[in-house]
Amino acid sequence: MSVFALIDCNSFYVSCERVFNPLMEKQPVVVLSNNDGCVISRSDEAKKLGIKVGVPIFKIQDIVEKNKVIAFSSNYNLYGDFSLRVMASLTLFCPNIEIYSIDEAFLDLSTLTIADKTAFGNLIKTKVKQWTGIPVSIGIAPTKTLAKIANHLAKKSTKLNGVFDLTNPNLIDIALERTSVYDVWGIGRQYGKLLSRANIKTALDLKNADDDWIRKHMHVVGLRTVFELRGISCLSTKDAFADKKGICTSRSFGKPMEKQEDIQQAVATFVVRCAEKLRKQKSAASAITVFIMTNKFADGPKYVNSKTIQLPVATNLTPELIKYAMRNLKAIFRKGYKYKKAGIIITDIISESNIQQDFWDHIDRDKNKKLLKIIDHTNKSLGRDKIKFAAQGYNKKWKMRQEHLSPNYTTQWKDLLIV
DNA sequence: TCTGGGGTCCTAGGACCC
DNA sequence: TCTGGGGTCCTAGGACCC
Repeated sequence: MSVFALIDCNSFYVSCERVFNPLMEKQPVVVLSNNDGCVISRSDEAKKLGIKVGVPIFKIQDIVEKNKVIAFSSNYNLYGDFSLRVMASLTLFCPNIEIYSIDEAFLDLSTLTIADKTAFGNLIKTKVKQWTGIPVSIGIAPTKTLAKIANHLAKKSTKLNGVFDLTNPNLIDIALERTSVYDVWGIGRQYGKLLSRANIKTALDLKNADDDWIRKHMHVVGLRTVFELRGISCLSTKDAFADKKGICTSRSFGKPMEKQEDIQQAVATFVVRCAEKLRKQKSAASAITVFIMTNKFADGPKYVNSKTIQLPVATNLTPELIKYAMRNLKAIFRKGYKYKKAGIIITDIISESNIQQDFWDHIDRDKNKKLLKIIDHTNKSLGRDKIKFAAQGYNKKWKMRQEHLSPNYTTQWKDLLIV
């Protein structure tokens, strides 16, 4: 029988911020999205105040002030580094690991002999906290979907103390009955509504649902979820380092931008980021999309547009990609709008070693490749954008609002904590 | 004043082939 | 009543995840 453990960090971003600020342990803390827009991570104290995930911070200003809620800007350098530490710790307990997201990982325990799974979970929990400072919750079950539910219950229950072993078949139906169908992994808003209308309200109802009905309305993906609830494992462990099939870099601007020149600089910077990611996984792309949009919430004229171009030769060379992106931007840019967001999407990704040459290609790709290798290396050791492309400009007018940014305690010498 | 930024997988349907 | 029967490839759109 298969056995999976899902390890999920509790309020991950908030927990990262708290590691170096232990005085905040009992205080309500939230972390904001890019541009200090929405709440994306909350401490238990903040959850108790009724602060919902996704709510724009300016809409809850009174709650924040009245309860002295501490807010942080997103610091992905910090969270990324803590994530690496947590995942490295988990690998010591089970090498068969799937890193599912920045704060979650599945361990495939099927081949391990573990007498007491709850004790094993508690050991992991204690050691990860001791080594990294991050609190985690653990759910153990025969399938990934059940492990998710076990994890959810472990988080909610005070009795379980953060670890729940749901491999006992007698417990499964009881657990499913207490789980809303909306809380099942793979059931989002739309399917949740659909199932509710069909009087399928709990995870147990879903487990006992009619296969043909599920197949018809939710296709094979939905049926897989149902099978998983029945203890039949349909989702195997995936390779966490598989190459990405699409790469996107986009940002909202700190303030609305009107001039084409300013947006060009932002877009060029997004291309630089995309190309870096592309080269990192040793891939090349054959299509590039540029999109721009005005603020969808504000009054005033609105405009959204995008353009995709197919490249004659798949590439990961930044200068070439910038050239195509600028051409696309020029085609869709309209004067007289206040732009709020722009982005680059790179698709049709293939391996660098499989690039099909073009007989009439006039770019010296070897020379460019050598140059970019040096630039990547320099920027990696000296800091992002130490060497940058002229198209990126110098005065980052579009820069994000980040008014509550914490130091990079673990990745910058100058931010090292002094005790 | 202020509303995030990444991803994946699947299906239906159209265009085409013999 | 009957209208051939197999395929492939591509794209848009919809669902989901964190």
